[in-house]
Amino acid sequence: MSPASVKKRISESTIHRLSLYYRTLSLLEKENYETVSSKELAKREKLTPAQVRKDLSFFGSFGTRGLGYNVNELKKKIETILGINREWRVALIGVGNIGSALVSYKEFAKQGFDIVKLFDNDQRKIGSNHKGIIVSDIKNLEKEIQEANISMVILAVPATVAQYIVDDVVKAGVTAILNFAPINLRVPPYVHLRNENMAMELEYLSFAMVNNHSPKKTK
Amino acid sequence: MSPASVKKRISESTIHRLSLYYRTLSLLEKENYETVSSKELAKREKLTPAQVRKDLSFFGSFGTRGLGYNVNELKKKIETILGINREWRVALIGVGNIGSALVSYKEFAKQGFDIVKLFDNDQRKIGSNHKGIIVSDIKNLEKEIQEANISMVILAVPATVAQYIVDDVVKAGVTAILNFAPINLRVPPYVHLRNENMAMELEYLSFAMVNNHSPKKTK
DNA sequence: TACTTCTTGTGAACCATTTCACATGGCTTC
DNA sequence: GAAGCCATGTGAAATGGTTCACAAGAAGTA
Repeated sequence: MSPASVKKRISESTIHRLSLYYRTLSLLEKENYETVSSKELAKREKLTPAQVRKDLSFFGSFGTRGLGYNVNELKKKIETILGINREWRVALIGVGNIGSALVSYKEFAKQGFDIVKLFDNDQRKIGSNHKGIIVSDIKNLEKEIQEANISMVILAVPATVAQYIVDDVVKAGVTAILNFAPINLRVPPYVHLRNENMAMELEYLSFAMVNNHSPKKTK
Repeated sequence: MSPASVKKRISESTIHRLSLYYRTLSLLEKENYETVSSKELAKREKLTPAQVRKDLSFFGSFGTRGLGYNVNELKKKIETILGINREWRVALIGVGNIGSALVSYKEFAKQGFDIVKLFDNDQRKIGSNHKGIIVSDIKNLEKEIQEANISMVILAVPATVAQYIVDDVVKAGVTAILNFAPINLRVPPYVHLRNENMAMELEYLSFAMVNNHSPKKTK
């Protein structure tokens, strides 16, 4: 009834929940479930069944009345919606603490995010090997990003240099950036920027404890 | 007009924005700003001035009409609201890729989150030193957490074992958990649980690119 | 085929959050 | 001390997101 072609503004929360559904569907698949109801899916995510159905309904009708959703089929649908049914060539910039942890982060690879390039400005790191990838000199950023056909960048550099690197990365034609530096970056309107701020969630916990905020959802 | 004592349900987004304001105020302080208006604050966070004022108004009136907010004073107010004006004794469980990156993550320490204990189950890691902290055997989890007076736990272990550890941690009396494992954990209702899912933001970027979703806010 | 059971898909109702708009009050200048 | 300016704090309006409730479709049973 509401085909994917119909442009409707989808909320950020809906997309985030699709990620959750995807993860749970992968699990259900491993547990050899054939089908799953919105009720069961909701239970696992601590959401309401109506929420699950509404989220999915923005993109089409994937279920069977009386039966539920076919696990494998729904998983594939969500992969398509999220755009993770393909390979994304990703460059990771900054091979420090966070950066080197991310190189080996399995969830990225599982979902089609292939880190194929590493960059740093530290001479001691340049040339070194992380999980089979040689760290490149950030001096060659623009050229190498274009040659390697990179479309996404993960930024794990100090806040002080993040903006300069973003400017270069944008010049190189990258249009999606995941930023781990605790700073507000400026990008042109056509570039997608997301910030990952790990302190934020600890701060939320702190607030919740101090205020006896009854925990409800976990994002 | 609306003192902090009045219990009102504060939205998750408001708390997250307070974190953003806090970070920006720290920066403004370094740049020697005396005062800041909601307009300026909003500009830096890509929000509206009304949003900033409304967020703050839930907790009191901290500004001066015609002038704006005193940077240092507002920063302190937010510290108090978020509960980061004190020290939190934190244990980090799982000294793998992510775990060891987090030990050195400066933002945590800056905001009063003191990682004072490390745990792992890997004999090769137990006894080793990370940033001055000796890794403990997870076998002694409950006892050591209580002795060290830990109130928060950061969980950076594989998904397969996360639930068992959470159960132990809860038994030890911990009531705040930040989970990096890609799994839905069960905790009693009085325990605060937050999940950090780094793949989620990449998935959002992927979705945005595939759907030409015009970027608006970055969380 | 008729009946029961189950669960989807979705307008409509409800609730939460954001934005608007303006009265209020502090500060500065004359 | 009056006037002008500026930016807060906040009800009210507008927007956006979630939940309700039910019609309708599929599968199984007799």
